[in-house]
Amino acid sequence: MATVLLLDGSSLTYRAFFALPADMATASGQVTNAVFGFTSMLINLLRDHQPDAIAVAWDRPEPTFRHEAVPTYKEQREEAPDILRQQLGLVRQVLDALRIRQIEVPGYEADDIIATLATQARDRGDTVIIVTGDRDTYQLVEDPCVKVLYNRRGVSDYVLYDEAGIEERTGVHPTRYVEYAALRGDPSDNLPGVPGVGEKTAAKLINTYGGLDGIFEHVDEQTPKLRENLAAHEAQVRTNAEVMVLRRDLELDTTVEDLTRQPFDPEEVRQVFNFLEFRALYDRLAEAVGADLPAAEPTSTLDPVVAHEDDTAGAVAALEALAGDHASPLAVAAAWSGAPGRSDLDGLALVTDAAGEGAVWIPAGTLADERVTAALAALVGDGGRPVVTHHAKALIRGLWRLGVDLRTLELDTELAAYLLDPAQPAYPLADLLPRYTGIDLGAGGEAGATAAGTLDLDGTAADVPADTARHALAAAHLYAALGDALDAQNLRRLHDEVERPLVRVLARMEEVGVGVDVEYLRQLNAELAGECSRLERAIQDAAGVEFNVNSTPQLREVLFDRLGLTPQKKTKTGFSTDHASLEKLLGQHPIIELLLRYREVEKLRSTYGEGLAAEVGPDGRIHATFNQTVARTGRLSSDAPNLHNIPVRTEEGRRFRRAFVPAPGFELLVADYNQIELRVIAHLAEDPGLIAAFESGEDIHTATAARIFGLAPADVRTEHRSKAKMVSYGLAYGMEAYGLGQRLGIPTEEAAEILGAYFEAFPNVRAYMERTVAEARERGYTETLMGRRRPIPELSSPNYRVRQAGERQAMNAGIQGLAADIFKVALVNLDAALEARGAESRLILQVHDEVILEVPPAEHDEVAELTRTTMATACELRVPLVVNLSWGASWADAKD
DNA sequence: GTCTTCACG
DNA sequence: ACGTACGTGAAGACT
Repeated sequence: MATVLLLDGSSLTYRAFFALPADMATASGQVTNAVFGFTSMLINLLRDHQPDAIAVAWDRPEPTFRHEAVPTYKEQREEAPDILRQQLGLVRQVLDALRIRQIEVPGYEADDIIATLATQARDRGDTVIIVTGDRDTYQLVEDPCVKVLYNRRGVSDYVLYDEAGIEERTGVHPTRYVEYAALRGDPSDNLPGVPGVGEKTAAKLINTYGGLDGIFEHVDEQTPKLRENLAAHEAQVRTNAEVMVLRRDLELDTTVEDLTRQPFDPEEVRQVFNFLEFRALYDRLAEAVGADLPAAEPTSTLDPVVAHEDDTAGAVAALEALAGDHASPLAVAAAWSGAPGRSDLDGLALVTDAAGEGAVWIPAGTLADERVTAALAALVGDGGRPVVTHHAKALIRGLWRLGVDLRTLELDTELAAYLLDPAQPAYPLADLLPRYTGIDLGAGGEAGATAAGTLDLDGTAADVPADTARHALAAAHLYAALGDALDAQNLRRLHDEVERPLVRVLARMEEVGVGVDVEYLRQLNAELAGECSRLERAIQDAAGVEFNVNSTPQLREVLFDRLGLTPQKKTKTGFSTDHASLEKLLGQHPIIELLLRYREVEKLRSTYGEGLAAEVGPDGRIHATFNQTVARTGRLSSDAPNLHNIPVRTEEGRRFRRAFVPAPGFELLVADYNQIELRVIAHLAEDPGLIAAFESGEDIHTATAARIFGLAPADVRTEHRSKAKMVSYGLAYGMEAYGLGQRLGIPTEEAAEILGAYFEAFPNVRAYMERTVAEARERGYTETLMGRRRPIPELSSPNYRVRQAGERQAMNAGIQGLAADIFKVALVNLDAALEARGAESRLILQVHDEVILEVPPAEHDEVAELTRTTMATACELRVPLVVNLSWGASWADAKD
């Protein structure tokens, strides 16, 4: 007696897709959540049931005989999302590789195929297990031969039904299931049942009267309401019953005999699983089928043979040998004495190509020799060998310190990985290498984790030369794979023309740093510290208890328990004490005013006073890091310290900008884009009203307010303008009426009216937002004008809230992303223009849409003009890009 | 390491 | 009925 497994491929793949996050993807960007889920289910089935025969049945896209009988059949059903459909071919590949028969018949559903095969198998006396997420097959259950393994949800929540099981679940015997379902109706097939008849009533009626005929013969015995409903819907129910019966007599060119499991080609299976990056599944498959499968991947790890060049002559000879014509770029990795890019090099590893046997290691001591740096400069300076490296910005800075200017960067593996998938929290080589090449990095952690020569107290000191060489070799291996992936996703231009040249620009800004008036910062700090402690005492007096004012839990207790104030809103862990909540309590207790003031001053003191002072280097300047691979929209970020959030909105906070000063003999030039995100919206949406407003050159918020409120621009009052401004800003974030109302302090209804008026005045903006979300949902990612991608798996989440958040991200990504792209182009072009003129002026800071330069007086006019023109022409939009310039002796007093 | 709060575009 | 504006980084408290 054979065990036959019959799977409904369509329904199981559908379940798998919605059960797993759609951010699961291969290195080349192919989403695999549905294939993964289905394959995982399949392996579990093979393991748990060890079937003798197995088949997978598929629905067909064209209409079936059921559509002919009932024109509205399945009419409401949404089409499968694109990112699911893209995966069906991969599921088929998996099944083909495993030699599992797949059957589909035009005009019929997977269930009909299953019914036909199950009936044949039953007649042979086989044991049939039907695996599906579709309840229609309940009618096929028959002791002792046919059971249904029903997938309730997800990939592992199954229940196995025999006749008793079906009766327990539905209340009726499988032979009566169709009539029961016909009464109850099936919303997912768009087959309405009898109103007021749910599962319980349907089962009761069936069991009392033995079936539909009996029920309709005895409608008189029902309550008036039910009687009326039954009578009115008899035709519908009869049709339902007809349509719901599964066809057991399809003419298939496959018989049960043909479903007997066949041996598969292990190498083919390995290749398919390897392509899909299903390493763990592959191991589980091997276990489930008890077969000796070939190793999942070449188990190779990188193990370079390292030549230590500790003397000048050897190092120079080695570097000269690396120069010249080679098919592949030179791979370079650095070891650091401290933070990469911010400290000195401990040594360099160089590998000529991925196949190369040898790696060259040159320690810091040898690198210090002029003859060595000269050889290095010849190797990677202008006209030198193309270089592939990971995190080039740090390497560039390290080499500058040796007097070597790396001019031949070909590919930055970190940057490439970021462009391919900007959602990763980080891009360590140890992750990228197996992901994109299937090779393991091998022993050792990050190069330079332990400085060479450090005492090895706990026996874990890394072999720095070997680890660094491993990293160089990893970059060499990744070069081709990442390059192919960039090409496949049209990201090559973005990498080559924007991101790669930007690396040097950012490296220069980090290296130059920004001047700080340390004495001024110290005074400011002392003043703030004094006010903080005065306020702290006053708050404790007002509370009547000593507590840590910085502790949210303690403050909660004081405000809401001890003082009995009314909580305004909740956070995950308790009542909120944030600014908005405290503000609502103003006037109820004197402590509130003190707290608001304390928070303000304490923030300035700790984050900016203490924080900035701690980052001033020995040269009296701050050298922040500008991260190019962090923000998911394509923006830059800044840390250690973050120079993107220096206070500006209050006069008091703005005082910190006084501390940022030019080098002696220079002035600061601040250039920022006027309304770049709104201009980007106008361009992308092609909204005539918004474009006209920008072309007119008048104040955009006034112009917008005039159109929203139907006023002449001269009649626009401050309130109108600020409301219009808030709408415009909120727009780029997908804000709704509720949020607008909150921020404007007006009722949601009034906010909804304003929002409605906005979209009426600028109808293309709404259309753009809707188009953007729809496109992102189709493709699974958004794309900016310059091709920058951002996957948004949230868009196919079953959770409404998550999905909505995804929609807002999708709306914002194209806008913030394009603004970021434009800004990056401007930075690259501006830096190049300054260099081309041999200007002394230099970029020192950037803040999303603002760039700050140090300019010697002699270059004042020239650089102002150059900056304005370069920024304004970074990208041609349907609206002009307007640049504001201002000058000053500090960041604070840069004014026109 | 997570949570809350708050600074910026 | 539910939640409600995108993207960052830092400090401080608490687990």
